[in-house]
Amino acid sequence: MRTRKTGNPPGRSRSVEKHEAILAAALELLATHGYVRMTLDQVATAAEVSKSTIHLRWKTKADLVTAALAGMRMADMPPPSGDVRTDLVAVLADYAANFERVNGMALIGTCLAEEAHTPELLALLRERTIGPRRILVRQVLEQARNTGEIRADADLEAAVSALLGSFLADYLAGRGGRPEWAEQVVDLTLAALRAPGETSGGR
Amino acid sequence: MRTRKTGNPPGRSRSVEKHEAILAAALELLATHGYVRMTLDQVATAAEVSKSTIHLRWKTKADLVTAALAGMRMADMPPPSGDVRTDLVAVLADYAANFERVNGMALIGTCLAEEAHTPELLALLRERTIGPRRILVRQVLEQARNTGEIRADADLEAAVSALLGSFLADYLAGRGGRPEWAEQVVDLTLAALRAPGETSGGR
Amino acid sequence: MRTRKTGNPPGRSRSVEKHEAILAAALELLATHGYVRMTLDQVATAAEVSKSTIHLRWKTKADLVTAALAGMRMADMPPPSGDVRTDLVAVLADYAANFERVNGMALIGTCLAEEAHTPELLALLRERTIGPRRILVRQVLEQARNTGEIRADADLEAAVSALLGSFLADYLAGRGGRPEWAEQVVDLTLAALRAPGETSGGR
Amino acid sequence: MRTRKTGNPPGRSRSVEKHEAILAAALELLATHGYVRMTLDQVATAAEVSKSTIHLRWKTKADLVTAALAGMRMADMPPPSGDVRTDLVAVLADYAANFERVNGMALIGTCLAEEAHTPELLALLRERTIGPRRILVRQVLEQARNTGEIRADADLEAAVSALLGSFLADYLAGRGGRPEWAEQVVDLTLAALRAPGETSGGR
DNA sequence: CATGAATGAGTCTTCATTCAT
DNA sequence: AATGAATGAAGACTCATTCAT
Repeated sequence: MRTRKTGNPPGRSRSVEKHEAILAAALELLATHGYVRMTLDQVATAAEVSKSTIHLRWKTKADLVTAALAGMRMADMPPPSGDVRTDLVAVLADYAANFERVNGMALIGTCLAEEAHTPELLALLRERTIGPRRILVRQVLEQARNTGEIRADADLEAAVSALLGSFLADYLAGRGGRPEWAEQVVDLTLAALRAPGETSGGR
Repeated sequence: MRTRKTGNPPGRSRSVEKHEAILAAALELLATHGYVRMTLDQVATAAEVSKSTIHLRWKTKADLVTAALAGMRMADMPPPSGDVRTDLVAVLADYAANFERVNGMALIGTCLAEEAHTPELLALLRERTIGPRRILVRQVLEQARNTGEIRADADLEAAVSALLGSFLADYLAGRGGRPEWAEQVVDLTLAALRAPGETSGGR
Repeated sequence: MRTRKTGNPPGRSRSVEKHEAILAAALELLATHGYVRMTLDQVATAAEVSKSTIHLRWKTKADLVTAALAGMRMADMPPPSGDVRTDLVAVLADYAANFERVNGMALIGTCLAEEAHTPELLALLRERTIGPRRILVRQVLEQARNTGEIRADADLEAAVSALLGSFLADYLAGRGGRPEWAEQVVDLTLAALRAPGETSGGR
Repeated sequence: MRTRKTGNPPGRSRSVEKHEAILAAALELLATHGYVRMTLDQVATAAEVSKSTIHLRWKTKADLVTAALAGMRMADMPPPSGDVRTDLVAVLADYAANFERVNGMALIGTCLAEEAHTPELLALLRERTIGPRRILVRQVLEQARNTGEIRADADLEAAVSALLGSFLADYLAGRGGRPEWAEQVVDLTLAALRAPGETSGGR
């Protein structure tokens, strides 16, 4: 006879390991195969679980994928130094590294492709990965603005988009994976942000 | 024995309208549904053609989609003025407009998502739309460099990536569709390209 | 930690009835329609099962048919008497009866027709039905040879082929189904096997 | 201006070469692929003709195959000697050779498999190949009976079936292609036909 | 809770046949 | 007469989801 801590629900409780194994498998397969091509069978096999076990926790495939995306975190924060350039390069390098690790481009592709059909995916991706990353970059820029290193009236959001977008554009153009990339955009952007003010308008 | 003038080929000839209707339908459905979700049935229905007619011209679904992508052209060239800023903004605005017209983001998403499975898609997209567009932007920048409006040692490719990538980053961040966008990036980038030279390194 | 008696495997277990119904339906349809014409839809309907259930157990149509053929058995063994003639006639009559029961000629036809494309079929047919039947006939002959009823140097395999082949030739010639058939070949063959020895050569 | 022999129908007349090329291609493909697997496209390609040309002459696939089968002839007659054994062996050897040449076993298989669906095929095969071959064998036996070489009351049809069927049985058992085959059955059968009379009945 | 069986809807592809040139 | 285009009807196989144990 086993004692049971009071308050626990009766019956066997859902294994947390399985739960996480499923989510991890789903995320990985989502990135490598895309939403439609990823099958629940694959997830079940990869997570060493039966298909029914998946349905026990998430009603539909979309639910599962949503949960997997929601559980995603940008892994490691880069160490904050004090120098704008150094920090920006570090953040971007980490961004690129993270991207490769999770097959981010394919993940983004899937969420974009599914936007019309399952908009939650893109929304979640924004909330969990894209947004946080933008904030990180922005914080570095704000600090630099506070120290006066860059112009006070600089359009920080535009700068963030240029910095991060540059990565995307390079990938799409087939020139992704260049290690100099981070330094080059940072230098370009910083040059703009330090330049004497004519941000809007003036030719 | 009479020789015959090499006239019309024998038999009925393929309907050009159908051909184009199929490709158009495929492209549209590709953008709205993605590669895997797009079905030949849908294409056939949209093009008012039988499924077999499609298979008569393209052996497989991948072939059809490839052909549709290959036939795609960025529509209208923006009129070349002489002013860098004006021209850049025009090119970018046109870029954005084209993107919306063909649901470009979803198209890119599909091609990215399929990269592992059907790499031709992304390759074609690069060749037909992304590449040409980069060239267009680059040409404007080169001309400006020739007239001395921007620094001679400027990294033009990086600038192109920043300009075009900014659009992508904005879209991904959920801040796409802002009309001021083009002007803002152009100003940012030009500021950098005009700034006195310290392209690499130095704070 | 409790060990569990290795009892029933988890989950629902496969319905044996369905399994057998599918195989039976497949075999029947194979004989009546031939391999290519037989459709999984027909099998599913005849077995009162969904098509997917079939695919759950056999990966492909060829697998199913192979299994059906492999599961086939020549039904009833004729009771062994001691008299060669009686026994041979009995074996052959049973052979013919079995043939009719399972539509053997069509089955053989299908397997022959598919030989180039799916050689397993003919191989299985040989192993499961043709081979065993030959052995049966041969055993009767061997016993007769042991008792000296037929010549010691008789070519038993040739005799077997003559006996069984006669059935095939008759069928092909459109003279199948004659009840006297068995007795006639047996008499013919026995006459040869009893005749004084000039097996090979001599005019 | 070309003169035209009077009485010819106007317009281009159907090419006899094409007609025959089609039939030949159909027959060959029928033997190698079977009725259902043989496609009109294959026939058209093999005969270097368009599919429509085929339909111009034969309304349906079954019609074409029927015609092809009807046009089939057993090729070369073996030279008639006077000796029973020699002649029988010759006829059988030729039979086997012909069989191999036209892939006869597969052809028979196809016709058997299609019997329920297109009985004409088997009927034609009987009429054009099986029947004539039986007659050939029978004639040799009859002559031998006339010369008294074999018993007067011998059951010739049974003998024919044993002789020809033996080939089939061997093939089915996987022991086809043995060169000694013909001599062995002939000896076996002749032994029976020469044996003192107890053809029917008696143990 | 966990598993495996069972299923219905759907997808690409093939092919005999009919049309238009 | 001859050709190639166009088509409708099928068929094998896949997959998310629901059942039964």
